Amino acid sequence: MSAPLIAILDDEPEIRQMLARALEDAGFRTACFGRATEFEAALRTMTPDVCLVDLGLPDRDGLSLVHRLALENGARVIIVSGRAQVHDRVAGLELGADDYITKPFEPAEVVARVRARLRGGKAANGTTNTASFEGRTAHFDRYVLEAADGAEVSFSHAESEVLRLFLEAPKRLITRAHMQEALGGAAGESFDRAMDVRISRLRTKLGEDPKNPRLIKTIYGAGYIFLGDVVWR
Amino acid sequence: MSAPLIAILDDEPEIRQMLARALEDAGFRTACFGRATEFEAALRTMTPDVCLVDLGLPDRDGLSLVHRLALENGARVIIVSGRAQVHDRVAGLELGADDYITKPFEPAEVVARVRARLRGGKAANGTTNTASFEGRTAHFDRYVLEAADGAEVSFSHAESEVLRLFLEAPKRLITRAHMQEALGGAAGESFDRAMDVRISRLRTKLGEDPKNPRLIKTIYGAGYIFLGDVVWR
DNA sequence: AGCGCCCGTAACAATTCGTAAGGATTGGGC
DNA sequence: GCCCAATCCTTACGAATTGTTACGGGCGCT
Repeated sequence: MSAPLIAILDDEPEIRQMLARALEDAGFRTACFGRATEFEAALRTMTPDVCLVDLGLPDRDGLSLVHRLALENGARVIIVSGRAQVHDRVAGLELGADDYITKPFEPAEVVARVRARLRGGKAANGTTNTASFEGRTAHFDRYVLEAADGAEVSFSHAESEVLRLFLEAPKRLITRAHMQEALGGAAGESFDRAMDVRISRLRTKLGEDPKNPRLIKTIYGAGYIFLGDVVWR
Repeated sequence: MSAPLIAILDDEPEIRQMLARALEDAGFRTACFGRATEFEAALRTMTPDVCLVDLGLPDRDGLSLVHRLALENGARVIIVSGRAQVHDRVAGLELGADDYITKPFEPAEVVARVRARLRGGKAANGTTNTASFEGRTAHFDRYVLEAADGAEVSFSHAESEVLRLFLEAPKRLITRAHMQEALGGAAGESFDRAMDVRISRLRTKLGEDPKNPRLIKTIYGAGYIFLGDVVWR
């Protein structure tokens, strides 16, 4: 499991550099962008864990980008903006941002807030290895999936990896690139078919209707998304 | 499903009252405490979804309380403090707080930040991802369009991008250039035909009459405009 | 009316995804 | 070492989604 990836989107190079420096010193990987279009293009092959976005972008309205990010991509979004009015902050947060930092800022605080968002995202505590969703319960320690009626189906290690990836980020888009990275596969050429097979097998074990899957939805050209409320215990 | 419960812990009665008032106006339930001991006693019989805690408490060190809350209880913790130094904020966040608000604050921003924490929380569902218009309802999480009579039609990712663009800016002109930019296409020459096709397919799924579209109207030489009242939920 | 230009959409092509079938790899038991 | 079972990858082909082309019709202007 590699270090969390933090995306930085700001049109001022000095700010990008300052943020990247601080975050990398804290042990994160970073990816910097100066324009919204570059950033959106990169999102096709990359899934950052947290996005730091400036609202004053030259080529796109920052707020609508935030809305799209929070809604569709589902990454944690922190707005870093010069607009310091209360109504600016409220608007940004209501649109789906997870935090709002006003310029000027201290790099140390940004790092702390990024950490706080990462905490909230995943199944925080170290020893939670049981997750319930839609009447089912997955026991990752025993590799067993318990159905609503109590019937138990065992799943393999490869299936467990995929399922855990989904359950740790429910209702968020997971790109194929992110999957490959998380599941340790070097970007092989025909490796992407293997991914499909894993998803397919997992779907049948979850009892999905192949024609109309309700839990694991595929987004053509982008990746997958797991719907359904998840509770870790 | 009842309203989320917000616990307020502050030794100043005016602040407690201001926060409780704002949060209740926003539809939350609140529970107020002036001392840490009272609060800890109440935690035996109640599980708040978000805790707002002041650091300057008379009878206990606020930071250690925050640490315990974040670790054991698993609740979301927002520190509301008069200590505004960067190192105070960093320390609070590192100890497990999910947010840090400095006094003086605006009640509206507190409410927005509470909402953001509920969003990011355990199984809490995400932001607004459902929009209703003219008897229809679009569920962007499930990629399903629900007609007035309850019939469901699924729409694809490309269609969802276009539809969302319209629903986010109803009754306003959307130029083709803006669309291309928002949908990530480099301005190819024949790319604009692809856009037409997307619109066309979306129109048929919306049940539009091709001769006389009522929802997605095309402005000759300029772009498109979405008529119809939209409500996001 | 006549002439460009813009738009709608049917038909086709390219890309991406789902999954059944077979083979490679691993690990355990004898 | 040998066999068997389980797991997982690879291959192959069909299905779904999306971009592209081609052509017809509508709009505005003279």
